Amino acid sequence: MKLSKTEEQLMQHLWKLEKAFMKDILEQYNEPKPATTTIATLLKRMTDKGYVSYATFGKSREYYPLIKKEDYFSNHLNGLIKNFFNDSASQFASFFTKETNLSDTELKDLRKIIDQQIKDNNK
Amino acid sequence: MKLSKTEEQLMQHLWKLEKAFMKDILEQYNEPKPATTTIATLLKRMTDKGYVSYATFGKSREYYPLIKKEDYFSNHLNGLIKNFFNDSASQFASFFTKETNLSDTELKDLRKIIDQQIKDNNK
DNA sequence: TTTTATATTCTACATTTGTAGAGTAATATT
DNA sequence: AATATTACTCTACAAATGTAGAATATAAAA
Repeated sequence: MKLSKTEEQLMQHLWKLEKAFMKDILEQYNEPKPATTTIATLLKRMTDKGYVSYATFGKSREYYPLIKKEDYFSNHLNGLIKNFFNDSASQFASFFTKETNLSDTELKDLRKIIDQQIKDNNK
Repeated sequence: MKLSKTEEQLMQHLWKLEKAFMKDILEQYNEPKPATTTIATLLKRMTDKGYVSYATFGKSREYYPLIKKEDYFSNHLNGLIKNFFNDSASQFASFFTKETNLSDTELKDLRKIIDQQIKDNNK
């Protein structure tokens, strides 16, 4: 099952912290911070969904993500690509470079990465 | 207000058809097709949200999207990038080229696009 | 014109999501 | 030890979402 928007946000914090107690998580939020119970509810739901686990330390818990950000994102992206670009990553790529205003440096960096990729592919 | 998942799917069909009557829309769905009323509900919600409009033709309506797929997608993508890559498109690009398995040809095409972009930027 | 297929509106309802209070247990502070 | 703080569970509830039946109007087919 997928994460909802707010759950995803919480995930971001967990990915950043790697592992965190309730108070660490709360710290990550900007004013107006959500109620502790709200976070607790989200954490429980995320645990149920299989995205989060925790280690019990005395009375409280240290939460940590069960999925790597990269993996989660990969799926996400694949869904997007499938939906919007007939499952064609290259079509997406082309759209992407046109629509996102990358600076010259960024574009050159990107080209470098691509060249590297081509090289790797042929190895 | 954003579109939900199913609404987004319906949008895809509208984008593809450009304009469509109820029956054209239903045709787009695979078995098991949703009930007509389900589509009707979605269309109404989407109309309320400002994504869809229609022309009345006698008894029924020809629906059409009010937003271009590209624009809608652009926002979408920007959200993603913001969330997952600290608002850095280039960071995203790099992730993208690494994670998506583009073929050699696709990569070369992409490089071509990038070169073109660089050229355009400096014009 | 009687029957049938279609489109639309209204109503409904279960599930998911966003948010948090009340209650309780454990821990830290005075 | 008495009190305040913190984390957690349970319960709740409004809004959004997914899905569709009932009723109605209308147009198409027989």
